[in-house]
Amino acid sequence: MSIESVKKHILERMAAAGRKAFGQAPEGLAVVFPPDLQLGHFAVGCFPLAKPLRKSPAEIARTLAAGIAADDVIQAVTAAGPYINFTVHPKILFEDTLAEIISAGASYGDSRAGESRRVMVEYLSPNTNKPLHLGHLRNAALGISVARLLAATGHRVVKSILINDRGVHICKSMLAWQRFGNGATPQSAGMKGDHFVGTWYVRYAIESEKDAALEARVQEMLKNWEAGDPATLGLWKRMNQWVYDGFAATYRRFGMDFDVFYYESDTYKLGKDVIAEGLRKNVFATDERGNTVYHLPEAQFGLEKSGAPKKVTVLRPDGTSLYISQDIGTAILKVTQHGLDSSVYVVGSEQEHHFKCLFSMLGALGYAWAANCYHLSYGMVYLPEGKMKSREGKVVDADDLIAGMEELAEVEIRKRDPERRLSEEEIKRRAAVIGTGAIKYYLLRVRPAQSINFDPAESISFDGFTGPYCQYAYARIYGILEKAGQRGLTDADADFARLGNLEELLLLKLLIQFPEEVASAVAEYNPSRVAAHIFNTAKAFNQFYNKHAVIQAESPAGAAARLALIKATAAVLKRGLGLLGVDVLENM
RNA sequence: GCGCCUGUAGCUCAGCUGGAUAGAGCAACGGACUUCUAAUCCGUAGGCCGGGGGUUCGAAUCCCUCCAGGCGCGCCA
Repeated sequence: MSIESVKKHILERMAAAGRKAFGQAPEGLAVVFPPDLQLGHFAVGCFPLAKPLRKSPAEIARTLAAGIAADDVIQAVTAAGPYINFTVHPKILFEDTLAEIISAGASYGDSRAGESRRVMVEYLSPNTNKPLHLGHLRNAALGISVARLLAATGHRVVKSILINDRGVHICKSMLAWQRFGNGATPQSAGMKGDHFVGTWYVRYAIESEKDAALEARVQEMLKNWEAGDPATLGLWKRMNQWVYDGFAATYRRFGMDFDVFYYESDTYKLGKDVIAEGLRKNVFATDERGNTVYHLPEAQFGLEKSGAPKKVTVLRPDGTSLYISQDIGTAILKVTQHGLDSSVYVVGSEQEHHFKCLFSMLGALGYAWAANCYHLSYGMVYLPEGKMKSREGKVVDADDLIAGMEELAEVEIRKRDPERRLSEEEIKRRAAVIGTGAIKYYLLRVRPAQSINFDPAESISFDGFTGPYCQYAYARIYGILEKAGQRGLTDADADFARLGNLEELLLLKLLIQFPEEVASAVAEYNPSRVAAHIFNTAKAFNQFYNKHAVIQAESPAGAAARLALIKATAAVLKRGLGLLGVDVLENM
């Protein structure tokens, strides 16, 4: 019997009791889990009946509870204040639910809620003048997870990246390399390409302090680039390729992947046609200074102090474009190229206003899909000393952080392998799964809107509310299943009537709730829902593990039932972590 | 000045579409490995849920207001 059927059965019995006691069937009741499973397996609050029956919820609960007798589903009924608590026969509770989870396996919790709608998730948007930093990793972790969550709920997902590969900041590293590089390459310097280029960006900052004339040289270089000067373009391509080679390694290491790469050098001229058309249709206007502007609707944006509408410039008087003009063009390009129903932009909260303006304009231009666009805004990552802003020089380098975490994981792995049975390759593989998993989990366990105070000591911990903790629970289950297999034990012939202790009930409850949490996470674009739920599930398993034997259960039929329970738990842990972009290990 | 976000245990955070005694992790202290991996578990201690009003049978949750911090507010990205 499925949980839904059990709930339905409870409501039917409530209805029957209500008709008998009050002459009417109760309406609007919901079956929920009690806060403490010792109270019962399911509960119904009688609040909605108080008004129509003009009695207190507690009195109604007492009357109804007295009118419901035990049957082959319900074992016991008790009134507790305004609630009626139901205890259900364990066999009914566990049997079909565990069978369903085990048979669904990797797809448990999935749904078709997205109705195959096509959605693009854009994330990362790096600059090609320096390596990725911790802030990018938060962005990536969110993008990876949200893409997976959307796919799991029946959306067709296209992952994209917008690379800021042009502009003055790019020219700065180019100029510094040209002047001071003496033909050095990442190979000759023995550096990853993005780090190598980053050193020249830093070098520019140092040199320009001493020589104010460099600024003019950079502007000149930018002009040459825009004019298509072959030498400048050659240098630009060469240095960007170094960066891309470096980025590719980081993408791979962190599990980022993209179906579509957009380059600002391709997209920065987009939008002008649409803006011109919008001007004809009076979506845009020309202001007194010659700017093409968009008047922000008062209803959403309010007015200036003067009472004039707020506005945003979409084109300069000389016709050159701005960030938002390109974004208009790129948004439309995305939709036309990929037949999108919606777009998700994973971008920091400092750009909230920008995206509100962008979506408003797209709507005003007549694109119905604008209403489905979503800015997945996330808070800053702060360092103990201050903000994660590369301009201020204080950053945590992404590659360094990943390497550091993997090294720590490696130390722990070696500690657990005193007899040196593991190959170096296997140690590295495990270290990578644990290290990157720890980072992703650390970045995803809080709500996107919440800023993160990056505490180096806490972030490297593998204890408590962490990825490795969850991975460890999975590995433990795998160990038991493996040993059970060796002894010829399976979850067949399970007697589910033997389950039902508090630890087993809590575990089952969490397994049942997993699909709801996935649905909430998608609805809120909030992977932390899944992170928290998976942690709770791992913890519930560890509590169960410490108190009850599986293979050495009281009876073979009981062992089989517990095997089914932990098998289902493993499926949920793996799926949940997978939705966070975190892999699992069979052995840790 | 205006808008958005944040304020919950010593620290970091859940809970925010209103419901049973406000939860977790870390840190502190005390325990548990001859038995499926101790990267684990158990226990103790720790809260005017920023302040004040209001709505409600019921508020950390909704409304108003004040305080504190962050981000942003056309011709940067």
